[in-house]
Formats: sequence, C-alpha cells, structure tokens
Amino acid sequence: MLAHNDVWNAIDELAAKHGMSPSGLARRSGLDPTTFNKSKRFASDGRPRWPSTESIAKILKATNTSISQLFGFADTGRQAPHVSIPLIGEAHAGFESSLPAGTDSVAVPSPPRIISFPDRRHEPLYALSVVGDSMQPLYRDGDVLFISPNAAANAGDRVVVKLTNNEVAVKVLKEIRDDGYEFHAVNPDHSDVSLRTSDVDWIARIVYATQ
DNA sequence: CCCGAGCTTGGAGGGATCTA
DNA sequence: TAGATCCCTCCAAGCTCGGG
Repeated sequence: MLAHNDVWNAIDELAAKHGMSPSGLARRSGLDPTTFNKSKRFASDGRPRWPSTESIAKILKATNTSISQLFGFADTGRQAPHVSIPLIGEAHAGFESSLPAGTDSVAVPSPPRIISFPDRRHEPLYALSVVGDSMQPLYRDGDVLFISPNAAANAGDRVVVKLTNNEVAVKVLKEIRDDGYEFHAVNPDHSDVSLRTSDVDWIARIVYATQ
C-alpha cells in the first residue's frame, strides 16, 4: 500500500534525481512553485493532502519519467520485495467506459489507489478491479487483474482491450490480422468481436489475477 | 556586510468536484 | 441546488546561501 508519505517522497526523489528542489520541479513542470512545498502537504487541521493526478502527469512529462518509475522511487529503502501497482479502472466482460474521459493508459485516481504486488518481472504493471459477475466463472466480482503493456500478447492470451473511444473490456485474443484483431468473449453470453487496428488504443496481456 | 536569487511558509481566495 | 471539501494559484514575508 502506498502511503501519503510515499507519494511525496517519490516526488522529492524525482526532483532530486533531476537536480532540482520540489519547487524547482514544480516550476519546470509549469506548476506553481509552491505546489509541492512541505507546508502544503498537510491541511491546517493535520489532514494529509495529496497531489492531483494532473500535477503528477505534468512532472512525469517534464522529467520524461514513467508512472512506474515514479512510484518505484517510493519503494527505495524498503526491504519487502513488493512493487506498487496503480489501479487504473474497472474491468468488464463487455465494452463499457471504465476509465475517466481523456485519460491515458497510465491514469491514476486521485488520491491514487495503489496495490502492493510481490513481483517485478513484468514491470510496468497496472491493475484493474473486476466489477460484477459478467466474467464468471473465469473472474468474479472483486478480483483484481494485473496487466502488463510490455508483455507480448499472442493468440489465446487473455487481454484487456482499450478502444480509442475510452471503452475497456476483458477478452481472449483469438487472432491478430494485418488490419485488426479478432476476440473471443470471456462470457459465453457475449458474442465474439472483430476490431480494426485504428479502433484499438492499446492491448495489455493479463499476467496475474487475484481470486 | 550587502545584495540578489532561490526557496519556504502561511494566508486568502478561486475553481472543480462531491454530497446531502 | 447549495454547502462542503480539496487542490490549486497568487501574494507577502522571511530565510539561506553564494558572490562581490
């Protein structure tokens, strides 16, 4: 579990790695120099305050850093061999909007929902929570799917597919053609689907699932 | 010691989002 | 729809550090 302190430590580490102070990093990213000040990390009543997703996206762009690299900084010094996985949305058997409009494949909820995961072999990893029973008996409500955009997806693999219109679904990759893809439905109640390459934003193989 | 640059703190208030 | 909440920008003031 990534704590409030871990997130801010990650930002501090990122700034230091690029030879800047937190305020310098904020300025470089087009943010107000006080955005990451230590005095802004807790409200006046002591409640923790979190950086926004937009601020994190800006510092990642300014430093050419990936989300997994950023939160990898937060793991520095830890003994446990766990990696922090950002939970990017919900998974359904059919195509439904489950990622915020306008977000990319590495969007993080605010405050970020992070899942600890004991393996780094497939980094970077992202997580999706299964909603409903539409993927029974394969996956149940509450299961968490770990997907790897770096793992090659081949015919027969279970994958998460994100369309350019921001819809996401869990499918079985049936065939890769020159102009698109053929998918098996996970749920027998859903029909198979054929998609053009231009309609697919990304395909990520499911490398693990908690059940 | 003086000065300027960079950084930090703390307050005020705006805009977006959430909730009853 | 109004109030609450949160994160942000803007601003003023003070601190630290290096150069002259």
